[in-house]
Amino acid sequence: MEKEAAKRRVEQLHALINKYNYEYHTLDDPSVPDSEYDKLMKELIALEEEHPDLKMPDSPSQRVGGAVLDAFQKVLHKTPMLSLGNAFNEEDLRDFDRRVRQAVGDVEYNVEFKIDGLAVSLRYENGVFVRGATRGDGTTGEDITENLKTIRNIPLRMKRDFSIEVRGEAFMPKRSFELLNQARLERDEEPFANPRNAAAGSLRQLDPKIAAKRNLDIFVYSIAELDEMGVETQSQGLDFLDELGFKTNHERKKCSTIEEVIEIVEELKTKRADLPYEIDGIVIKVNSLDQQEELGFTAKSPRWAIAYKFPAEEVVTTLLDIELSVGRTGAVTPTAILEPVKVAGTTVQRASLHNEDLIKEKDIRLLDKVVVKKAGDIIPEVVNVLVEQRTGEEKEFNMPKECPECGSELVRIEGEVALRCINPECPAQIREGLIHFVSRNAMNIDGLGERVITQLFHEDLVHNVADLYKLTREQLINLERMGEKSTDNLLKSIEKSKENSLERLLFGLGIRFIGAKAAKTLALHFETLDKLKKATKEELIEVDEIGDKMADALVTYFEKEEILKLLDELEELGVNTVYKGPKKAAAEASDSYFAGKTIVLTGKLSEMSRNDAKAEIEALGGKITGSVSKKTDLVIAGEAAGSKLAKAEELNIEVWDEARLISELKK
DNA sequence: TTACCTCGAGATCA
DNA sequence: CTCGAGGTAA
Repeated sequence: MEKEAAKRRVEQLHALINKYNYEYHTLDDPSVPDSEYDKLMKELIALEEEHPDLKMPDSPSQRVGGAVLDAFQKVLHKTPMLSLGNAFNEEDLRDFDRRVRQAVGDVEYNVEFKIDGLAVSLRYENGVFVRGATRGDGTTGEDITENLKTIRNIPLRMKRDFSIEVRGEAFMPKRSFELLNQARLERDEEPFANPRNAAAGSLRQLDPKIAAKRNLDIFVYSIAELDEMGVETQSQGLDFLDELGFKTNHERKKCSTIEEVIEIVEELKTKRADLPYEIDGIVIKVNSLDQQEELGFTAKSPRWAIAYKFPAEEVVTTLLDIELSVGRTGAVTPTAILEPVKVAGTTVQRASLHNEDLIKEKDIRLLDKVVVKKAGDIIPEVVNVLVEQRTGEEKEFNMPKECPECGSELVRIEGEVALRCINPECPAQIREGLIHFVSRNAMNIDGLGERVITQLFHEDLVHNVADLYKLTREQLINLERMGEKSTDNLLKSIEKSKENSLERLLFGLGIRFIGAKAAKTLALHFETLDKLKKATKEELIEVDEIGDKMADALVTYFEKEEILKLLDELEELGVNTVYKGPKKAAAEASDSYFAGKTIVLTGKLSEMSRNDAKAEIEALGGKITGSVSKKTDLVIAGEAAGSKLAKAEELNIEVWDEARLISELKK
């Protein structure tokens, strides 16, 4: 076909296919038979093959699955993808309502289904879908764009040319799940355990053609930058998403009191079994975006929303045994070994019993019939014992007096529930310590998992973390299941870990009370391991967020002769001991007006987005916090600022409008 | 805690 | 081809 004609036809095909697709999948109201759709799609693919330059990034042909990837890339979320707080009963809902009303006064709620799938974010640039990602740890997820493109309800081009990030829940409808498993059984393949796992598995395929065949679906529920879209409430936001061509869930209701919310929750609950997709709860959101903003966030979730979780399924099984394991800190933890049983879509055979007290309190005995559920639908838990079903065969369980790994006496430190092995030479502790050292948030040494560490330890090749850096190619290649490739990869990642910034090393050392967060704080403050080693308790306590306990633990740790020797050894082996992250640097030293000040943003900004304002102020050394207190130095009030402005006036805190902020930022 | 995908190792067969 | 480790998700 001649070029110009081909181009026109391709454009026409885009429009037609997109229209039919939208009608079929999003509106559920097709105007042409499937065969027509298939015919057009075939024609489009053929044309694109003939004229590759006509293949647009938003071409509907991508629905059938693009190129095979060799790995998923990391994606940084523009705004973090947080999880929601949970409510398990009416009481929790009323508490939530009380907290909300205390902070912002009268509210309206929007009640929505909580779809049981995987959270994804979808990035659009100038109206075109450019990147889709999993939630990951909330900050960084995986790029699954190609797989998401195969979901027909995700518009490849929105109806308006915005650049936005929307959030939604990808899932597999119950019907698709059943058909898929039926087909798998016929092909003698293992069926998937439940629709959620099937959906997650499909989206983690490197070949998008497989994902394309899985009939996934999505409900979209938010835009990260809603306030910049002229939308004022969550429910308007959902309508707006509909207008943009997304599929939202239409089972949603606005409520003005918590009693009404509870009523709606009860009503929605009854629909659960009849829905064509699985839900694991109901989400209640403060409807007004201004009020949402005012409520803000805790460290891990928004204060303006809560997820009502359905009561967890409970199942009876037999407790076969209690297994003991010794952790990195020497704590001995009992784990229940259960007769395998299906709970909430998966098979459960182990459940942590946490400590001796819990076993005593619930009077758990070996061979007891126990009730098991999955707390938060993930972690298995022994709820209680069916005492009335005892046969007399059951045996009481007593924690051992000696460490199951090294035989030394276990102690129970006052005020603690855990029994501890305090032998510093205990092999279990050393092994666990090594595993922790190489783990992802610590030194992040790829290819060095639990199994390899255990082998190295047993082969007497590694006794402490410094030994890891002395391993040779010959030693590694002779291990079980280690070939050329694995060995080279491992050596490379060990080498790479030498360059890690100080906080990773600090966290990896496993000093008591020093988690990832404290390690970062210390690294940032002291900058070198040397300075930290020499810090006195007083100096440590002075650091923000480092308290008495952490300071003591650090001092005790760095007093030990063998520890100092180990650290010197690491340094000699080439392990970096200085902080490499972004410096608080420029910020605090900056002579900007904002430097060192604690600032609160409230109300709607019109010229710049809240995120940009935050970033710019922080770059100049200001600290943005969520609520006004007497520690606040300055409040920036946009339009329609609410209680935070009132509070600022009450406390006599300086208040600026947006114009003043912008002029100061320009300096 | 379990399920799923991907990879490399090593066994087995050609 | 099967196994198991490692990573990720809820």
